[in-house]
Amino acid sequence: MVPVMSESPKQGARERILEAAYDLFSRRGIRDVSVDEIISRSKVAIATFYRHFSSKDQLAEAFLNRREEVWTSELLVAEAVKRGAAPKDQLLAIFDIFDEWFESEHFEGDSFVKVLLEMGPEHPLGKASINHLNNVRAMIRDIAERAGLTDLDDVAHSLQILMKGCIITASMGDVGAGARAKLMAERLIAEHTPADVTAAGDAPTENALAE
Amino acid sequence: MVPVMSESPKQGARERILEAAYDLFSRRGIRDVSVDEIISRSKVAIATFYRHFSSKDQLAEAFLNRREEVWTSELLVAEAVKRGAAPKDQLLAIFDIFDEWFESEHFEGDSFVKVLLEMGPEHPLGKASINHLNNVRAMIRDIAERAGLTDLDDVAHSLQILMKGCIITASMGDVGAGARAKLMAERLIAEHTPADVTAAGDAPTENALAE
DNA sequence: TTCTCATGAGAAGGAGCGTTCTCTTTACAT
DNA sequence: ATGTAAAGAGAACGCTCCTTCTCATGAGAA
Repeated sequence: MVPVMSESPKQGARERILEAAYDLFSRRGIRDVSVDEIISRSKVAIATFYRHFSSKDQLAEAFLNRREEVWTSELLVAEAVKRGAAPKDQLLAIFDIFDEWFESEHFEGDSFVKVLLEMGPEHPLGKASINHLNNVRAMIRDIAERAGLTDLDDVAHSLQILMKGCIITASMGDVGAGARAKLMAERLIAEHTPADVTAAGDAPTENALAE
Repeated sequence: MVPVMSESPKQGARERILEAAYDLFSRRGIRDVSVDEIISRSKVAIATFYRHFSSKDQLAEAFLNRREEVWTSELLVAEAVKRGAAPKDQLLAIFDIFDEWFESEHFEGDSFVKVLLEMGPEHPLGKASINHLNNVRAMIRDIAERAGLTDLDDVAHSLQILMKGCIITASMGDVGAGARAKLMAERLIAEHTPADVTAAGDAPTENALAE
């Protein structure tokens, strides 16, 4: 029935649409991209488009979901975990990843923030964006918890201020935004590291059973 | 010739247009607001509109200029200077002002950031927004200079990260964003306060020649 | 009053957009 | 070969939007 389309050059229509939408939406937002542009990029007939997605907004919703999978989970969180040995280093690695992202050719800014500001917090897509942004913060909070920090909610919210702030200022041309935010993150983390009774160590009541 | 229209209930057409545009643009961005909506709000004929502004984009440009006058200069910087005795307190007062702004009924978010993300950095309005954002940072830098802080450019950029970051997260619903950013700003300022030879300093090998 | 100029009211042009519809073509399963 | 379901091509509808144009109204200056 359904043709096998792993990742061959000729993909299924739905996948081609989603890829084109990902490219265009992440760079330019939702409103600035027309359905015509998406179907011509994905080489799909207009009727085929509406057979797979009931509306442009629903495609935008699918885009936001994929954005969380691809960008938040794989490119950011998984990469940060891979780079840092200790959870604290993982949190700081986020800003290194940002720095490289800022300098790369396809720095498109924060899609969730862009869509939220574009559509407003009442629009379904704005609400969806807030949801995704909350998910990002939840993942950050998880790492902070593994790092043994105090006031987890506060730390997660504060780190998100630094993350969003440096993405915005990078969009305005601040090339040092990532490094600056990282410094502030280091101070934040130090401030929320519980005092250690034992000595020059860091974490309390060392977790003997690592991993 | 020109009728005297100070601030009476019946203002000139141009002023009425600008006021309506300020209200609508600052809350919803540029694209989401139609010319029809502006003229009906300002009770002006469509022909009158185009006699005063050659295009919607030019009105948007005038809006951004007014936004800097009214919001950045008067509501933010002047208010911060009024609240703080010492320049350092003035810098921190910014986040108190933000906090009250977040809770007020007309928290519309950062217009410059909104327009920048909406139009992109290549569009004239996006470029204008970046200009205004740079002006904001310049004003912050001035206060930091009067506070005698070190690394003025770095401090100004870092404070802007905190400002933009907490505005964004406040837009997503973080009610404590202002307080959190203020705490990080305090740490930042402390870190850039030149060591005082007279007292219990903290940093190592302090740069004696501050400023 | 008469002249002048800003404003008002509204129609219309011209373009773009999201969406629906009809008809044809392709490709695979039986 | 035949049947079936997906995909392609393209026209068209209805709507919104920015902008221009025409003509009437009103208030102040001479």
